[in-house]
Amino acid sequence: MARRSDHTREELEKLILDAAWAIIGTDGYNGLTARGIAKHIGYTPGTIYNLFASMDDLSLHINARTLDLLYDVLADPACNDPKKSPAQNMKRMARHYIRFAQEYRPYWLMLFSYSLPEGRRDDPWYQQKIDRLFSPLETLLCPYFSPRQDGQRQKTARLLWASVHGLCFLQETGKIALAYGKKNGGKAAADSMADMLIDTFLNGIKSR
Amino acid sequence: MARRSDHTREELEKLILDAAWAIIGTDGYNGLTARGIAKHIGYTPGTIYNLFASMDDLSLHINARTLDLLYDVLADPACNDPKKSPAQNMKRMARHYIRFAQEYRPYWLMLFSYSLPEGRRDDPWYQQKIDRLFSPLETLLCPYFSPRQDGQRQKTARLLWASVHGLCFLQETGKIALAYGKKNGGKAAADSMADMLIDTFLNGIKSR
DNA sequence: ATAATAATTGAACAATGTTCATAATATTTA
DNA sequence: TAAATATTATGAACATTGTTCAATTATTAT
Repeated sequence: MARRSDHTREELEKLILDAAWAIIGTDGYNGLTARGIAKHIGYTPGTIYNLFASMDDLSLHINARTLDLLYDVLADPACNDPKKSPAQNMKRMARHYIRFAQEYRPYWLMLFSYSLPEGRRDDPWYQQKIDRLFSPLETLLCPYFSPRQDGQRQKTARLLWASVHGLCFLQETGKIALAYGKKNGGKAAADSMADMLIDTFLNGIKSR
Repeated sequence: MARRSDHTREELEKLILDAAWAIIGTDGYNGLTARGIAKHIGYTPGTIYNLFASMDDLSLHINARTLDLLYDVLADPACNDPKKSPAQNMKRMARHYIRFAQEYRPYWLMLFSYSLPEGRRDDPWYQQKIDRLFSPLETLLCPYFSPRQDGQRQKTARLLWASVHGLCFLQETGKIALAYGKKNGGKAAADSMADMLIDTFLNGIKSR
């Protein structure tokens, strides 16, 4: 058959991405297959390749969705409350990140799993979604730097971001046990460590 | 055929792991296939399943090798030089870690890639290899904590470890650009950030 | 109506992990 | 030594995977 015009090209693209999103949520990103998506939306595998160059390309679009969601979480005004200290806001932001990784676990894992498209990853539209992830944290760091020290501030933001991500990653993948001793082996480990990191690090900045 | 007794069971096991190691070094861990290993050692795919329960099981043994190598790098006496300050030793240790991730990139990526055996990952012999990764850093932190604060010291070690790992991970996978602006986009970003992290963090501990 | 265009199909291909009856070789027993 | 037994390598088979593409069909333009 052909041109069933059940859906426009854009609708079909969204249909595919929605199906993929649902499958990942259920079966993890390893459970994502072209045939699975096709069956889910009542089409055949070949159709998917009409709209996406490859499964990797499709994965990139899924990751873009995840990045958008993550940005919304980090840019939440609750993490930039003028009535609270920068440290408090940063801690809240860190908790938001850690909670995001838990709630959207399969998507977050997919985002950071290797074996994804090396090629199109540096498309400007994708890279832009990544770069802006740091900006909420950069804003919170303003009180600690003069306007001349923009470079330092950006560097610090990326440093703190990567550190919290490292904590979160080790906890969430479970590849390396963050928890020490017997107790506190649960989800709280990364939260508590992020707090400690932020307090100590900001303390170190102030007394420089 | 059968029981060619060209090799003992142990020899064959080593033969397979060596071949797998070589293949990963060349083609990355996605290029690792049962048939590829078999061809490499002059056997057939079935043989591999005589010695390893699955490809995941085999991957776990590869990861164990990587963990051993990584431990040796972190436990290098050069990172515990009594003539140098703890900060200097820590910076060197961080650089060792970052350099390891670069030199042994495919193995290091494999170690932290998801989709690996969930089941056997918490075998004691494997978990032990992971736990000891922190001990060199714990040692370096001794001057900052009283013997009563062992828990705090361990927590701090894991925190710093995860942070450096986070820096390294983002740089090495390239998923999130650590480099800010145009220049310094190369390998030095993680090094420089690790230095800053260690200086600032230790500074924060001292003035607590 | 007829022709042109576009989209959907589904069969095909190569490659994957994994299983298992079969064949071939050691080892043990008689 | 000969036969019985235990072990192990084999390779064909199965179910999946991503991906391609000629054929088919529905829509649009003439």
